[in-house]
Amino acid sequence: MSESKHRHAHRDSICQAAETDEAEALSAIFKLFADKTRLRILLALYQSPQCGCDLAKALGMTKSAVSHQLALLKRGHLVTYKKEGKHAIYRLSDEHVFQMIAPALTHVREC
Amino acid sequence: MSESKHRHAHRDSICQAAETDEAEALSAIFKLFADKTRLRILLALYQSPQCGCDLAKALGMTKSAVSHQLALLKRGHLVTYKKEGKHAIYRLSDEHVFQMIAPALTHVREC
DNA sequence: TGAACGATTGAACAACCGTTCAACTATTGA
DNA sequence: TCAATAGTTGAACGGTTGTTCAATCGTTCA
Repeated sequence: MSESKHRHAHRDSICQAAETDEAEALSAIFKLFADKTRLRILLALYQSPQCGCDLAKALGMTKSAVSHQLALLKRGHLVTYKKEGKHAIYRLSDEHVFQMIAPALTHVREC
Repeated sequence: MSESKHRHAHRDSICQAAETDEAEALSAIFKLFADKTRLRILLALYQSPQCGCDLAKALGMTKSAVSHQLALLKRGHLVTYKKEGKHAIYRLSDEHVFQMIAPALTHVREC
């Protein structure tokens, strides 16, 4: 109930987004989710904040590749990090990440 | 309240998605949203179902370019269509499209 | 029938993107 | 101090992708 009300409240807002500028900004966000590696990084950080080194091990990738992708995620404000000695501990920056992945997962599993 | 409960219920489900196969399928869905043109098509169809010809005019693109993108959206089960004479009327296939765009829009507007 | 229109398709091109590689900085601890 | 480890960066390579172009098919209506 409150879900459909919520959706209705956002309807005009979503329609406005069809205008070109906002569509560009929107697609930039989706691009960040549109890669297997970045998605696995986000999902790993969802389970627990961790350093780039552990991410690289967990995903079976080089530190360099992970670092490049983390830089993109940082720029898109999807992750934040703090330095702790040698390590840089990364974590998801907000709740939107879950809110975006959950419906996508539902869609995938229904197809 | 029920929102956070809902999210919690999906937590294990989301964590599972970190496994490589599902991450690939997930990223395939996000790729469909990760282009300005496709996003504008989806947003236009959200406002009202319409034929490829009208979409082309509304977006200032060739019929060919629109048709190529619609083919991708069809394959990803994001849109459906029915033939009506000369025209093919496209519409969004389900509610997930709104559910994916809304949180992305929130994120964009908060940055 | 034939012109006009909507739609689709495949090839080709340019632009974009993810990974690798090599070089580099910074911090730790022996 | 010096080796080892974590991390970043830029260039380069190869693969992917969005648009264009030309050709084609199907439907309408004059």
